[in-house]
Amino acid sequence: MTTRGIVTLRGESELVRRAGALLDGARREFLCAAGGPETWSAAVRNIRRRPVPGLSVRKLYGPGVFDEAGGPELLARLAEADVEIRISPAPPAHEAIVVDRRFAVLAAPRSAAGEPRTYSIVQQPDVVAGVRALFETVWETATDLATYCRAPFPHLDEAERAVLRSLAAGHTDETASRLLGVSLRTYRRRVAALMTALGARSRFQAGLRAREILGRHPDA
Amino acid sequence: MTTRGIVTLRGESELVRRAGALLDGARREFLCAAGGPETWSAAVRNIRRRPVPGLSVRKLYGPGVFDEAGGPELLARLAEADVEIRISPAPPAHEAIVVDRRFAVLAAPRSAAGEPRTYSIVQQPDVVAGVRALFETVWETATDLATYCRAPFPHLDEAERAVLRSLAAGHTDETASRLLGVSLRTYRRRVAALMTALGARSRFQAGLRAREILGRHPDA
DNA sequence: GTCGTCATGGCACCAAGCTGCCATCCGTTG
DNA sequence: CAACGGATGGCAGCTTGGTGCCATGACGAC
Repeated sequence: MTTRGIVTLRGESELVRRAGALLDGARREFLCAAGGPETWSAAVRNIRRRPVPGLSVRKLYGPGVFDEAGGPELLARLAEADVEIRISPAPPAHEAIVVDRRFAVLAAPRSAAGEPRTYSIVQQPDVVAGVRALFETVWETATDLATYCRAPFPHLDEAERAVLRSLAAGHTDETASRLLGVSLRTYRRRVAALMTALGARSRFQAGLRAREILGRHPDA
Repeated sequence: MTTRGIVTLRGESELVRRAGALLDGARREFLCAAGGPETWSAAVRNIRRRPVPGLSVRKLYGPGVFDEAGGPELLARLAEADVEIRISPAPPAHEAIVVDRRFAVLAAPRSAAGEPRTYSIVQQPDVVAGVRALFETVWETATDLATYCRAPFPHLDEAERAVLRSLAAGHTDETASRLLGVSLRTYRRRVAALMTALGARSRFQAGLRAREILGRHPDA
C-alpha cells in the first residue's frame, strides 16, 4: 500500500498562480469538462493561449453554454483555435480538467458567497486514468459542436414531450392521436412542429435528435 | 493549500481486506461503473450482499456484459436485488466506484500477467464529487437495462451502417438508394432489416436506437 | 452440368405520413 | 357587442414508406 497526495488550492487566483504553469505545460492532450463558459474565469482561460503543435484540446460543455453571456463568443474563439468541442445534454455538475494523462484538476461546487472555490489537483495515475476514462465515455455520447449548431437542443414544452413519447413508444399516428385525445390532424401537426423544432428532415432524424435532447429516457 | 492522501492497494485481495468494510458500509448511495462482469472478482462482488434499506445502488456497464461468461446471470441477480442497471455504448475503460459521496475507488488498467492490479481510494471531497459528477453524466445518457433487454445493441456490418448513415443524413429513400448505388427496393429491404435488427417499430424508434448504438456520431 | 440458396431489382399495391384548405371554437382585446 | 389570433379538427390529395410477388444473376455444393 502506498499513499500519494492531492493538492487543494483555494480560489482561482491561487489556481492560476500555482497550477498555471502546469496547465500551460500541456503537450499532448488537454481535456476539459464544464457546464458553461463562466466556469473558469478569464484568468484561467487565458493560460494556454499559445497553440502547441501536436496538442489535442477537447472541451465538453452542457447545452447551457449558449445561453450564458459570452458563451457563443467563447465557442467561436475555441473552434477557430482547433479545439474540439462537444455538447452533452447532461452537463457535468463539476468542472474537470485532465492534462496529458498526467494530472487532473477537479473543481469543488461553487461555494457560498465570499468563500473562495477550491480546486484539487491529483497526479496519482489510477485516479487520473479513472477520471479520464469517464471523460472519454461522456465524450463518446456527446454531440459535436458543428452538429449542435445546425440544430441546438430546443426547449420543449409538455405537449411536445408528450408527442415525443408517443413517437418513442412506436405507436402509429392513428393510435398515438387517440391516446393523446387529439385528432389525427392535430397530432400530425404537432409532429410536424416538433420536427421543425428539432431541425429534422425525417422521423428517423427526429429520433436521433430526440435522444440527444432527452438523454436516453424520453419515457421519464 | 492543503494536501490529502490517496491510498493505493495492490491486488484485489488487499482491496477486499482493507476496503471491504468501507464498501460494505455504504448507507445511501453506491455507484459502480465497469466494462463487464469480470471487473470485480467474486471476492469483491460478494461484499455488499446484504440489502441495506435506503441504499440506492446503481451499476453502469458496457454492452460487453452480455457477451462475457456469467454476465447475464450477474445482471439477473442484481436486477432482483433492486440494483439500477444501465448500459452505455461506450463503456468506461477503467472501473470506478463511488460510495455515499464520501470516497471513490478507481481501478488501474489490467496489468501485465502476474502483476497485481492496483486500486486507488480517494476521499478528498472535490475529487470524489468530480468523479461522481462524471458518473452521473454518463448515467444520464446510458440505457436502462430493461430497455436494453428488449432490444440489445446488435452488431451491425458495414452495409447496415451505411444505411444508417443515409437515414441519419435525412435523405429520402429515393436519393439514399441512388447515393448507395442500389435500387430503391433493395434500399428499403435493408432499412426493413435494420429496423428488425434494432427492434424498432417505426423509423423514429430506429433513430432513437441508432443513437444509442453508435454513440452520437453515426457519420463517423 | 444441375441444383439450391441468396442478394438484387422491377412492379404493383396498400398503408402511413404529410400538408393545404377551410370551418369551428375558444379566449382576449377593443 | 364585434374583431382578432390561435389552436383544433375534418377532408382531400399527394408523397413517402413498406412489402408481397416474381424474375434474374452470382456463387457454392453436389
